[in-house]
Amino acid sequence: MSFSYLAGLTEAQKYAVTFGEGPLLVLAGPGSGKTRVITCRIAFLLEAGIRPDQILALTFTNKAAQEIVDRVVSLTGQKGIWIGTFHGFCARLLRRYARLVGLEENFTIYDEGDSLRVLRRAVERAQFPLVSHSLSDVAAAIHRAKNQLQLPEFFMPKDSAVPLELWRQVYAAYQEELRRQNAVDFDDLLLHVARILGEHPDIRGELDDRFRFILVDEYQDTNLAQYAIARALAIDYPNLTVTGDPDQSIYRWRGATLRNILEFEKDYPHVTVVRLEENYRSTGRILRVADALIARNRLRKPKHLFTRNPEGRPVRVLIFKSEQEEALGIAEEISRAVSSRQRRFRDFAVFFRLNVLSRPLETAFRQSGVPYQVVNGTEFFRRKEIQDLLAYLRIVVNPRDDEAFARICQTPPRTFGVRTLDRIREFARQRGLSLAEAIQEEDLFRELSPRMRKPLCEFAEMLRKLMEIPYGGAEAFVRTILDQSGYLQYLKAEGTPEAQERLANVEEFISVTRQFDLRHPGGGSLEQFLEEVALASDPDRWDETDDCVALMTLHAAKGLEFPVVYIVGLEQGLLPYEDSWRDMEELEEERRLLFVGITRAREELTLTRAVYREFRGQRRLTIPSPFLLELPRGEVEIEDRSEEQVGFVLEATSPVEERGQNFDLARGPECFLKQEENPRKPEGRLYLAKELLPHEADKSATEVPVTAGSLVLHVDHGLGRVVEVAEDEGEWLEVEFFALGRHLRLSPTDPRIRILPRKNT
DNA sequence: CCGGCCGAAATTTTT
DNA sequence: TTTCGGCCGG
Ligand SMILES: Nc1ncnc2c1ncn2[C@@H]1O[C@H](COP(=O)(O)OP(=O)(O)OP(=O)(O)O)[C@@H](O)[C@H]1O
Repeated sequence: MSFSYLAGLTEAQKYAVTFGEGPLLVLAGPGSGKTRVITCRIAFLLEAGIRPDQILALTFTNKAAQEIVDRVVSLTGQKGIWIGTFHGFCARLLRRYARLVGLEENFTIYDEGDSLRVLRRAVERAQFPLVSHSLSDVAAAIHRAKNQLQLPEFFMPKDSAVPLELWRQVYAAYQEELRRQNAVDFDDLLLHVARILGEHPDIRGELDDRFRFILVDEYQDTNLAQYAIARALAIDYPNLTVTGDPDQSIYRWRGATLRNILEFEKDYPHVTVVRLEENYRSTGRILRVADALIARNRLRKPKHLFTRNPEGRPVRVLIFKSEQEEALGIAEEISRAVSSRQRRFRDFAVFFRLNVLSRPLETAFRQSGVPYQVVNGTEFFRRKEIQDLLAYLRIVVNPRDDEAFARICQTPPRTFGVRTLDRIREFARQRGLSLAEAIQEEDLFRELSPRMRKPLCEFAEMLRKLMEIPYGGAEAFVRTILDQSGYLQYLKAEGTPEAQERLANVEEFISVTRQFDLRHPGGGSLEQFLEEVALASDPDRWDETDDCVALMTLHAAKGLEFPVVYIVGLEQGLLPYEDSWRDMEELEEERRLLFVGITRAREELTLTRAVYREFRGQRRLTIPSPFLLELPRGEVEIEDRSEEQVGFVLEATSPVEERGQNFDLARGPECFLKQEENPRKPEGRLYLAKELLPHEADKSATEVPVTAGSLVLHVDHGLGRVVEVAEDEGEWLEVEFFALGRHLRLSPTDPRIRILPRKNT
């Protein structure tokens, strides 16, 4: 009982940490200590006498949750708070209240693959035509609906050639199929819980009473369903603390909405808003680069952020010839820094927009003897052999899991295949049975060719045996399964190099089960194991105490920090991704993504790009990311290591400069985009969130007038300048593309171009 | 009714 | 360059 950690906090942080009862909104920039506030606040509440099980903390990844727990334990010695991701928390609740939504406690959590297979059958059954919409369109529509808490009856997909009634039928059929299989998809975890809380006031009241203090980190990336859940639990005891940074919202595509911040203020009119303005993480230079970049976003309110950290070294932009050289260049720098004992491997992180970009890095790191970890915990579990293995476990826990049944039927290969499986499905559907039940039925064999009888009976027998395996820890169980199912034998018999790799993965899977057993000394159930696997987040399996370089996507980097950061692939089409720049909101999310990456760096930051990059086996010339042009020239050091005379080199010695006319060379890239005057907010600590968020009106202020001299960015040809505009302004533009060396006549509404705002307009 | 071969497409980020 | 789906021979 010391409260000693309070001494290490700023006044603003201390205010938030020691805030008593009532709603609290902490809106602050990167590295300002939001997570620290959450952690210390939990410790504070515990020391103030709140029981651990009355505290609920919701984080973005399991890893983040674990870190907070460890820290809280080291500060207070107390355990037993409720902490996890929204999905994890909801799964836990749903186990308890499963019956209320037609499920049983042992329900399975389906991943996207399983969900899509279920949906495919729902689409067939509802006779939904997959003409104007693909299966994944339907999946996306349902996903959106669920995140908006829309049930099938209220499903309102945006206008489509398909009648509304049909949409509702597919959605309903999909839900019915999931329920039949005693399964949920990811979104159902939230939807079902939100529904239970909404429809059962007694349960809501009981849980509200139970969770006296609720804290949500990374609040800017919550969706409507998540907010509804947090809100429902904080009505009688409105002690809800949320922390977030609108500039770090990078999951809009998954339903996250900043509206939640505004809703929060509406639902809790007496909310206290705390701003943290001091960054403790990055050097002055890194922070200024980050700030200049994010200032380009229009749908944003400016935020004041300063640091007392040293200026540090300049941010670098490195240009390489190819992705191989990019990767090797980074590997060499890391090697050098480590061998000269300036750094350790674990001081470094490399971020990329797309997972595939890790490939060349991995190759180069292996070649250079640089140890690394790819931080993608979920990918491992998506491998076929792992999914197969998991299917064996799943069917034992939930025999109604038809997706697992279907997988098991197919690997190892048995003497019956998909066709027979379809027949069994049909039979099962007619009688309302699960597949596992169906193959026990004598009647089934009358509908199948007699040849199928023997293999099916053998299969049924194997299943029965699996079900009877006594459970004594996950590892022992999986070993038995591997043996009895014949899976291990099947892989060994293959003998191909791929099979070897699969065997290695199976080995690794066993070690995952071993770690699970160790983590749960009392004996974690199989159900629990499957849930952990299903809800794993990418950084979970990353061990930061291991001395190696961390490789991860920009998304996975959220919330982390490293002394030295590299961000690769700053190219049009990668970052910003594809055609996201056509839509301002999407482009701004891409910019925020880069902003998140930049602000992970404590001391050194390097952005890189390659002049050529291999794409689908083709070597292609790349276009630099327009974001590079948005970095303040005075703060960055550009170094061209490509030795290439071709390509779009907008930095340093560019064809743009040679042609000069319209460019203000002194101001460098600054002249490309208009710098918005960001009015500073009056000093003080307490603000309304409204002031920190964009006004609706800002969104319409995006029309850019086009005249001769306007700059145009083309998706294929890069930068150009308008030389002539049609009499009737809407008709055409004559654009001179610098890298192309000639004029093109384009429509001003051509989706491939974007008109850049001019200076002083 | 099954597995293998060949041609065309490749649409991110993740709980 | 890889992966998936469709078609055909056993
Ligand atoms: N008052 C403080 N004194 C010293 N260091 C601090 C203080 N507050 C925060 N820090 C340090 O600053 C870094 C960033 O803190 P934290 O991760 O909590 O910030 P954050 O606002 O959650 O960041 P982000 O939003 O970028 O993820 C951490 O290394 C933390 O230890």
